[in-house]
Amino acid sequence: MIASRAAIDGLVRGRSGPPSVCALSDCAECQIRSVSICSDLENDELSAFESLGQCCTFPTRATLFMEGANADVVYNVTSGLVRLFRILPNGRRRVIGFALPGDFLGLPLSEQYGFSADAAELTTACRFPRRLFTDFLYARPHLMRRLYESTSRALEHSHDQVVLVANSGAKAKVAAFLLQQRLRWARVRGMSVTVPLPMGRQDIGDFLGLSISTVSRALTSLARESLILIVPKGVRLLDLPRLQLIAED
Amino acid sequence: MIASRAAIDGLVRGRSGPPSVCALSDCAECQIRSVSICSDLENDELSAFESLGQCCTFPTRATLFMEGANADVVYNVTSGLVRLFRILPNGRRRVIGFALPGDFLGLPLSEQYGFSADAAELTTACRFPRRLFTDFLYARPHLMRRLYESTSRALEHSHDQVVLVANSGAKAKVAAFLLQQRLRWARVRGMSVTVPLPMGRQDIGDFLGLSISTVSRALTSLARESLILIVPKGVRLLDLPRLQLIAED
DNA sequence: CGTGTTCTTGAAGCCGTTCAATGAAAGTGG
DNA sequence: CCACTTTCATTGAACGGCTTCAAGAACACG
Repeated sequence: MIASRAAIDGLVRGRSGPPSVCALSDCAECQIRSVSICSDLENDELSAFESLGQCCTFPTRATLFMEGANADVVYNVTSGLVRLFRILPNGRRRVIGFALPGDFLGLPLSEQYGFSADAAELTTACRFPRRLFTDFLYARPHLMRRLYESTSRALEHSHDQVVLVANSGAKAKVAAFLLQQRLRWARVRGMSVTVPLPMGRQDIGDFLGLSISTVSRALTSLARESLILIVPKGVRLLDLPRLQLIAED
Repeated sequence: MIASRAAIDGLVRGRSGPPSVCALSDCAECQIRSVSICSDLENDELSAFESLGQCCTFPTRATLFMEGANADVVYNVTSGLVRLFRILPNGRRRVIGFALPGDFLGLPLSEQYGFSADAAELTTACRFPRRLFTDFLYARPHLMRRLYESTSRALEHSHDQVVLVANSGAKAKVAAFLLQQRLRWARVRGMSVTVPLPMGRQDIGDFLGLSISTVSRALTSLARESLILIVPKGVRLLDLPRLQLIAED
């Protein structure tokens, strides 16, 4: 089975768009990035690339790969949500990030995965043997450069995450998280004030370095001030400017 | 004026070493990395590279570049310590990382610097016009790959930083910081239990997301338990295993 | 409809911050 | 070289925010 049409559509997203669109398509936290790289692909290259992939579906809580395991496949998420996390020596879990449809997963060249990944809900992804994938890239300098630029941008976003998580209050963290999610989902479902939150509160807490109760309290607090409206599996952002202010505090 | 001998020595560090040594030479936090890339350079390439550089010295608190400014030069730190930071909308300062001798600075391809950099003490660095530098790299696929791998590794380290800063206690953060600094300085001054801390307490606090007083308290607490010994401009690590345990908590 | 899971909300306690004062060290000018 | 100034580090006490523990409410699933 080769890569689904959906996967390929995801890959070539931005092909006709300006570079700035490609920049937006990088994942905020990790080695995840939608490979806008593919916008540089020639048609014959694209079909060669296409033939490398294979589709998979993962039910909720199914693991895509485990931290420390041999990194022999990379994934392109096509639907659902993937949770990226590490288990600390003290047993706690830290969520590194979330992979949305269009995001790439497992690119790092290290031979082992640096974190674990599992499905937060029913998820489909396109799987590539890592070896073939990286060889394909390394053989094409223009793609290498794109990959480097993409990684570099992911690194900048990781800095943002450090800044956010380090020393701001719970409300600021949650507000920033919501605004961040809004931008990320915009690429998938278009820009909207309704932000999907398929992950649980615990996941958000582990991502922001907050306890589940603090996340819940921050959300209800924002809701009480009519800045957001909590809906099933998501929130509606009612006052973006004020949310931005709170997030920057 | 061309690149000093010291700068070139810094660049070729690891040339004779195994790949694992190169891996160690990546900066933990940022787009900083000692360009172990150069170990792949042929001699003629190396001299061509050498001629691109120019030496500079910066007194304490002198700024190398400001966040948002046009990123038209990259630096290779040859001595001293460079502080990398961002000023948040609320006026606070967040230290993104520290650049040690051998670290590279400003590689990102974005046209503007993503953070500011200034000298934490008397610092010398080797300056390259960014355009020439990146063109030089982009023209050499094997260097591109090294650069990508290096950036990818920096990203993983950034994840570590997120994990550290997010939800561990003050003592754990400080202990982890000390152990981290020890490894980084090992490349410069050799492995030792005496760790230089040329930066101020405030810098450490802004880096770890702690107040200056908490940093001070954590250090004195560790000292009281005979895990470290505080010396001028540094600490001596007396009990590495137990420090490791504390850092992991 | 019942059971298990997730989310919310409350109260107590802890840890880090803030504010403030003291002490130490480094830089400056006579 | 010393006295003065300035900066930095340490320490104390009070406050506040987040966590923990725990119970109840909402929700999803069979």
